[in-house]
Amino acid sequence: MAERREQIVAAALELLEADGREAMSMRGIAERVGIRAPSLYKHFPDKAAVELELTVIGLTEMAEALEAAEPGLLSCARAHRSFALTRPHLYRLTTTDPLPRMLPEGLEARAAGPALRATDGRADLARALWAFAHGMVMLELDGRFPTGADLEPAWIAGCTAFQNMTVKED
Amino acid sequence: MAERREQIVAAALELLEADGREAMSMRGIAERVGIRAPSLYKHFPDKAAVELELTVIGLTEMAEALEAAEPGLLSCARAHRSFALTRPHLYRLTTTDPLPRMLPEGLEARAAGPALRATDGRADLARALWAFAHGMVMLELDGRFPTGADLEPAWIAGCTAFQNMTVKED
DNA sequence: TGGACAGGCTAACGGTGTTAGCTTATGTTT
DNA sequence: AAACATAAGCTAACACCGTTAGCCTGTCCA
Repeated sequence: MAERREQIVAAALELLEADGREAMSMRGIAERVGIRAPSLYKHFPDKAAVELELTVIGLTEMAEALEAAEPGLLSCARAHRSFALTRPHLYRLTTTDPLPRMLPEGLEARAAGPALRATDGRADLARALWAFAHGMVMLELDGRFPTGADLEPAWIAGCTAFQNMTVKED
Repeated sequence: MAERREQIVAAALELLEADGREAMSMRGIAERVGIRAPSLYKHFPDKAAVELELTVIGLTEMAEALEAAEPGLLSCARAHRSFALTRPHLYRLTTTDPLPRMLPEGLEARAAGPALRATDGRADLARALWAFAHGMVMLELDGRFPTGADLEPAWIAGCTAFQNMTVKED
């Protein structure tokens, strides 16, 4: 039972990462598992419940990636970007969803931890930094920057701006 | 002919703003115009073409909102947020799409103008600022901040950080 | 008078998430 | 051992989606 659930989540993740969110259909997931779509509902109440599992995975791995980064605001931002560009579909799903309030206890806090640390525990700065990184990544993923634009200066400018804040008002 | 096109776009916009993107179906648009869905294809090649018109509207009105803001980085950011919260579905569509490259000449540049002006013409800073504002707005729209959290300090912190950059390296 | 064409229509295709209802195997209880 | 409960599969179907094919009717121009 629990094993089937994991198979289903694994199949969904594969489809998501391979071909994006709209390729992740219930029928597609079922086929990959070797059953028919309606049988999925013996294990999950609906598709959103499957996606919630993916959100948990994405948030967890994102947190791990950020925690593995060297200390410092710029490294944290780079890790953020690197994760998002490496696994764009998972990042989008994780990040862009209505955010169901049924996440495992402390997961959100864990994912937010590195940003908080990078800003010396200042919550408002941490949120601003997170928003900056998230915005940069989303705009890049959505192709909103001029094609071929070098985004490195923008990342550095932003990180420097926030960095200055942490040393300034200490 | 052109009139019908405008009716269709108007109907699509109404549906979008009233009930969100998934409420904006071709059949729903058609019903609002008083015709059947297949007839829409006499005026637009596909749904994406209708959405492109909405993107143009959204981008234009966004630009107007930003241009109407008082000069200064914080005012610009506030105008950005205000627009997005007032018309969340339009903002999402405008902003989150693959961004077709068939926009009217100069529209993108116009929308980006205010941010550029607020950062004294520094492109990298303007992009970083834009990303910050966009990230803040998207996280808020997606309910990613703790419910009831006061976001004002985060906006001020971010804007101050970028503001400091413009006076510093002058 | 005829022809072109714009702009409506219905019917239909293949896709989506999902539900109802049936079957079958497993395992537990009497 | 017999009976029943449950888990977990199945097919058929529903209502929706974007979209296409093909038909019909009115208007306008040669």
